Parts: sequence; structure tokens; C-alpha cells
Amino acid sequence: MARQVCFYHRTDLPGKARVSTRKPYDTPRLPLPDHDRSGMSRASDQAYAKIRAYLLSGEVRAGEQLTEEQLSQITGVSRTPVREAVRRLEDELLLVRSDTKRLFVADWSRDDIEEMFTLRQMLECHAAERAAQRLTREQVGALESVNRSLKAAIDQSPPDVSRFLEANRTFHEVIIDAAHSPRLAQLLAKLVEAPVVLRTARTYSPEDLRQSARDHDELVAAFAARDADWARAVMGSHLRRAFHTFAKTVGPATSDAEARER
Amino acid sequence: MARQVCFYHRTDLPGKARVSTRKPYDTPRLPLPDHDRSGMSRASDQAYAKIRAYLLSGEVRAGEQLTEEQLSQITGVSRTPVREAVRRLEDELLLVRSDTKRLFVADWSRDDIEEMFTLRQMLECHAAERAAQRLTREQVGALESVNRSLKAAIDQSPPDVSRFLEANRTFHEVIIDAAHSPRLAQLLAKLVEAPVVLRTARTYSPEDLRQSARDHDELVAAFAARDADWARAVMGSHLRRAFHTFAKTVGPATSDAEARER
DNA sequence: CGGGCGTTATTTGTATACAATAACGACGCG
DNA sequence: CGCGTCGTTATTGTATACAAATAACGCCCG
Repeated sequence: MARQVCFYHRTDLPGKARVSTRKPYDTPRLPLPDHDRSGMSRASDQAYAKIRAYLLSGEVRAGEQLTEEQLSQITGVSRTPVREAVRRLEDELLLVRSDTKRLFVADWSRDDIEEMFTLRQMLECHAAERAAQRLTREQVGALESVNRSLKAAIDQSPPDVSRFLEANRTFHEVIIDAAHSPRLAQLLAKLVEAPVVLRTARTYSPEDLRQSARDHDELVAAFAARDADWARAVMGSHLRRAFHTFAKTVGPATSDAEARER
Repeated sequence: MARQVCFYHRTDLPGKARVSTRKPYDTPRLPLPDHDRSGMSRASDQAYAKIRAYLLSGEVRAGEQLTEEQLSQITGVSRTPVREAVRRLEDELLLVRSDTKRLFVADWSRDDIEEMFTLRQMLECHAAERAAQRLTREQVGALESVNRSLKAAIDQSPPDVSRFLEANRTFHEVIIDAAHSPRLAQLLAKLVEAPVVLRTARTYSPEDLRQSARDHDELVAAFAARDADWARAVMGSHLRRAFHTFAKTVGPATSDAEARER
């Protein structure tokens, strides 16, 4: 049980030499994204949250230029933590830099969105497959419970969309966690974050919501049966349909040849 | 053909109001990783390159703690660009932060490596499939040419490993480019970078190298035939074998249950 | 009227000083 | 002797000033 730790040795090139033979701080093998980090205290985290909220608020249009100075004033912190936050948002593809390092609000085309959904599907199907082989009874129970909450949100009138989205997010997170593939989780985090921008304009039809709930129920059934193939298949159709309901609100498809000219 | 640009409007909350109706700088839709960026001029880029070289040099051991101050002295720039560089290296999983933000050299377990190869295989098979449908005649020619260089590197005695690695890298890059999926490229970049750390200790058997070349030849054949399934299959076995030859030099596999206790 | 060129102003990049946080070590108490 | 507590030191985080890069503007010339 005693996790093997990796005793460290400070080479201390220019500073004072010092060797420690005791267990230091903590020695993560591979630390993985601070997924559940509660550390929202630091200025850069606040800046991140505020800028993100600003982008999702619709006050700012896709393609618009932003400056670090502006963001610094919006967030109330100096440019240093703003730059940190901006880097994270670039990583999530909500912000974008031109080749001369000017900052813009990302503008997602329909093809960009499809690409994103395709990748997400590929990775999340894999996650579902692995999860089916690894989920504990407790985790399956958690999924059921989350899904009850999701259905409750739908059954309200009007449906509580943000509660739905929250439950949906949690549902998928549990699966990804259960896949026990930290880097998979890391890659997915990047993909899942991005399209949230677009949800501002989204309207959710009750039927879409109910179909989602049915998909989740079937996923739970697949997990309970420990049927990896089933889980993968359901996850695949779940996400692919999600793309199409999403795409209906955007534009028609572009051919690859046209897209290449952009 | 005139790409539609998104004229921007500076809201300029606190500053001077100003509206421009002319095309500004440049308006990237989604800019995508500065893959080919020649911009290695800035201090943060130099810091990145130097730190990376330092990590690969073997002067520093996995699990060892580093401080921004040390890296600042090694690179000769101040902590600000060092922090920037460190963020990039964290992203590539060469560095790692503890939950209290201390910085460590990443320590990859065999399972970490397998996980990484699995993800890479999934994504790169997809890339090969797409590339088979999209590669131009010129690109196929480029692959052939690169592969000639790769074989030349092998046929030297002793084989020129770094030239081999360079050609190999280029070969895979051309395929990923041809897949026309910028976010796929971005995800793969993250995965491909990491294991390079481990190659310091790697010895490449001539037979492994030759098999790689044969795989590449078969890939080219699949591309020339525009056979997406073939390309995907060859890429899959190519990468899976790469993992096993890689793994032979590391340790035996760990069971998932054991791994969970770490 | 339009297009190139130098100047100005805006924006990003870097250095440095300082603040906040976390680890270490010593001390004191049970 | 173990273990919590507190002061010290090490390390990361933030603010600010300044430097470098680059886009905007006005000017001149064709």
C-alpha cells in the first residue's frame, strides 16, 4: 500500500548544495490535470473564470480582438495572471492568437465543430469501453443517481437546462474517471470545454433532452452488464446525435475542398 | 475566394473609444498550433529549447525537483519567460507540478507509456485513414522521398539514428498534415513529444529500424492506392509494434489493480 | 486617387521587486 | 520518544516598469 516514492536529490547547481533522504513534499508520478482542484483562490484562476464568463456572456463577438490590458481591467488583476489565464483559454481554443501574437476571440466554423465532435467521439467511445471493464458498483450507482437528477431537470417545466447540463457533465466525467486513463481525460478536457461557447445560442428541444436521458440509461445498462462493446456503441451514437442536433442550429456542411481554401 | 473576414470592433471599455471598419491585422478563424513557426527568437522560446535539452540530456533524473530560479539561471533569462516555457513543458508532460505547485521532472511508468501509445495509435490511425482520402500526389511523393532518406540512414554503418528519427518524425508529420484536422494535429503533438525523454536510454536494433522502414513503405502503398482501411491497419500495427519494442527496454506490465494503488 | 515610407501609438514580451504560500527544522510539551 | 507548533527559509505568485515588436496613421510622391 505504501506507495513507492521517488526520493529526490537537489543538484543545486548554483545555490546551496542539499541532499534530502526523507520523503519530500509529495512525489507525483504523473500528476495529471488538477481536475478537481478547489484552488480557485489565486489571481490567475479568478482571471480565468472571469474571462471565461465574459466570453460566454455574449458581450463579445467571435473574431473580436482583445488586449491583455482590457482583460486586466475586466478581471481586476495585473497582466501577469491574465497572461496565465489567457494561455489556458488558448489551450481550450476559446481564445486564439494571430501569428503576430494578437489575441482574438475564437470563431468556430461548422467544420471546426464537427471535427471536434469526431475527435471527442473517438476518445469518449474508448473511455466508455474501458469504463465498462472498470466501473465499481458504487460508480454505477453514482451514474444512476446523476441520471435521476438529469431526468428531474428535464421533467420540470420549463426544463432546468443548466441543471441538465451540469448533470450531463458529471455523468460523462464519472465515465472518464473510471476509464483510468489520465491522459485520455486530459485530452478530452480540452475538447469538451470548447463548444460551451456556442451553447449560448442553443435552444434545447424537450425531445433532444429526453433522448439524451434515454442514452444515459442505456449506457448505465451496458455498464451494469459490463458489456464494453455495447457501451462503446451507445456512446458513439449518443455523441454523434449530439453533433447533429448541435449542427442543425449552425450552418450546412462545407465540403472539404471549400474548407481547404479558408 | 476572398475569405470572409470578421471586421472587428474595439469596445474599449475604459480606454479611448475607437471603431475600425478596415480589415485589421489578420483574422484567423482558428489558428492552430504554430507548428511550423520559425519564431524561436523570443526568450521564452529559447528557455523552452534549453530546458527541454536539459531534460533530455540526462543530467537530471526523473522525479527530481526543479525550481524556476534554477531554470532561470540555466537558461539565462528571467523567471517570467521561464514560467512560460515551463507551462509548455508541463503541457507536453515532460514536467509536472505537485499539488502545491512545486515542479518536478516527470517520471513515466510503463503503464503511462502504454497509455500514451494507445491514445497515439487511436488518433494516428484516424489520421492515416483521413490522409489516405486526401493526400495529394505531391505529398505521396514527399513521403516516398522522406522514406528514402530514412532507409539511407539505416543503411549506414553504424546507422544514423538521429537522421532516422528526424525522417520518421517528418513522415508522420506529413500524414497528420494531410489529414486536415488541425485539432487532431494539436492533440497528437502533445502525445508525440513526451516519450522522447525516454529515448536517451533506447538502443535501436537494426531489425527494428528495417521493420519501421517496411511499414512506411506499406503505408505509402496504401496511400497510393487510396485505401483508407489499409492505411489505418498498417498504421495500427506500426505503432503497436513500436510500443512493444519500446516496452522491452522498460519493465514488465503492471496489472490495473496494482497500478491503481500507486 | 492610390500606394509606399517613416513616425507614432498600441500591444505584447521581459526583468525585477515584492507578496503569499509552503516546506524545513527546532523547540517544547505530553 | 513522538508529535504538534512556530519561526525561518525556500519557492511560487503577482504587480509594475520598461523594452521590443508591430499595427495604425499621416505624409509624400507618382
